[in-house]
Amino acid sequence: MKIATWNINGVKARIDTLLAWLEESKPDIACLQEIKSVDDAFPRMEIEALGYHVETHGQKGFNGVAILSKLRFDEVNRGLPGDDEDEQARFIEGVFSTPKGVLRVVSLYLPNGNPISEDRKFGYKLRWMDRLERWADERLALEEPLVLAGDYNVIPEAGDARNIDQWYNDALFQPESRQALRRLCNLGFIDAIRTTTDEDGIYTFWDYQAGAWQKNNGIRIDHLLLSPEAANLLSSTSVEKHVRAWEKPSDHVPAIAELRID
DNA sequence: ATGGTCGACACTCGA
Repeated sequence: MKIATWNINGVKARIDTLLAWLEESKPDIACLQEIKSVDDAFPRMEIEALGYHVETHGQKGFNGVAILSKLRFDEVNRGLPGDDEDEQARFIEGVFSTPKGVLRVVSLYLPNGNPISEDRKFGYKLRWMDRLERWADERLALEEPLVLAGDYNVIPEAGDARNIDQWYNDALFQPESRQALRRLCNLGFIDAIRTTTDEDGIYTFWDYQAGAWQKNNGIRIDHLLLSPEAANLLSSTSVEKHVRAWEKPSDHVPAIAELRID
């Protein structure tokens, strides 16, 4: 069971790239972020033609998440609980039946949080992370395989950036952001991609600006957090870095966890 | 030190 997460940075601008990637990588479940589309405008037909079920939680202009799955959805939940005023589309959960029992997969797009001087940005990020921690704690009590996949907009450690010096004043590497991610992990999740190795570093995002890709000036901010029951099924992880070199690339690349589920 | 690049959308914001 191949589970992928990819911030696609606009599904309408990226549909050809998305279809090419689905045909090449063949994930069983793909979590997308930043679809930047309302549900009605999501290009579902082309994706369904490749054998995927499609569930979206979109909004106009920005944000928006989706899950594509070769398995039928038993249940879909949209929106992160804990704040009825929050209108931003950043969270969707799918529930599936597998030969190993139930599987829960979340596609999440955690707030960027910049600039850190603005409460409506950085404060919102930290409050969102607090809500995520509370939600995850409840779900862990179910003791089921659960994958929290997405763009977390948090650099866990200094080694998760090529040039950490340029991130010290950024919301992605603030002590509060990193601590909130650690608190979430310490509930009992494992950061699947963390175990991946590459002599050039493991990054999932390279900015479009200043030749970041050409200089391999990347950061690791897309994560798959696995509950203990999911971690026990983990067989391999990878980051599909080559996708960043394609025509009209997203600034993120797919990150993958494979679970031993037939 | 500065500006550099994208996508969506509507003359600017979010990243």
